Amino acid sequence: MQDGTFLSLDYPNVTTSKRGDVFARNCPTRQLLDRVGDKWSILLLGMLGEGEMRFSALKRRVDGISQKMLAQTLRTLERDGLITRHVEPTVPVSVTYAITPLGRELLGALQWLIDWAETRMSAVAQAQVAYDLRMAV
Amino acid sequence: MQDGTFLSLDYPNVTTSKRGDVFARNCPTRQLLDRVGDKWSILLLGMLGEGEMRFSALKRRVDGISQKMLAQTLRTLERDGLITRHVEPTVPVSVTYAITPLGRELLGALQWLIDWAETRMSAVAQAQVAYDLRMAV
DNA sequence: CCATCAGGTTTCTAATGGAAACCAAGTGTG
DNA sequence: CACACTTGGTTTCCATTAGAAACCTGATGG
Repeated sequence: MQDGTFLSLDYPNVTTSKRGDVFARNCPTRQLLDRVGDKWSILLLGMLGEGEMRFSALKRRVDGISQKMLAQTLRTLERDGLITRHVEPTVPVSVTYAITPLGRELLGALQWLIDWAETRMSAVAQAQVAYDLRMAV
Repeated sequence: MQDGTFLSLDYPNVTTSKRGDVFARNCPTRQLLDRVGDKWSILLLGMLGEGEMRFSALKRRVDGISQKMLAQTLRTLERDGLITRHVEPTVPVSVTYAITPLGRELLGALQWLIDWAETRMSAVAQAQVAYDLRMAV
């Protein structure tokens, strides 16, 4: 990875940018981060990776998510083609969400992140303690 | 990935949790997402992955970051042991940030995400257009 | 004596997130 | 008939956060 390939200074009014301009506003990675860079998107995608699930089940099982953020995030994920929404006209209506192949691809890429967290977050916690001690002097 | 291993309902007052409880508040992945789940952390880590860099250089090259968020995010990353901060007592003072081995590990895991974005964000964009057309009817 | 540099911090405002209330449609209950 | 209850949301309101811009520090050159 060299300087000129991974970076760019100004990158105005571009919707498709060449590989590697990760720090410019309109590069694919920035678009991804602006969209699913939040924890609820990632957690919901992970959840639906286990199998389709209804709104209320998602709400129960993704610890701490508000109904508003759940609805909002699901709609964004659906719009992005990462999940599908299926309405069954029962009474009361039941709505099922499922991951798409595209979503599953993304989840695959996220799995490395999850694995890293599982094994290395303890090191991060340690680093925090050390930092706080240094700064408390 | 099965139901009981990846999930958990309530997970109160736990700082170390067993592998896989990705949706509980105190699992490692949630901790990671709460911390470096924001785009600035990821972008700065990616930037410093290319080599050490000074505050002003980071500000110039990470498109759109404010000075406040830059300072704030760098301090969090330093506290987490993902980057280091070195002050050279020149005049004016020059401060250099560099990635740590731990940070580089995390960056490695993030690379899969970046790669996915580079190749598949166009599919996401397409899905958006299709969704907006469906909904406009 | 003032402007300039890097590397921040402070201040103020705009946008966002979360909690809780509300809603719609249909069904069961007294 | 009136009322409560279900799911899957939306709305409202308030607290937190992000961002823009001004300010600060300390030495140095004009």
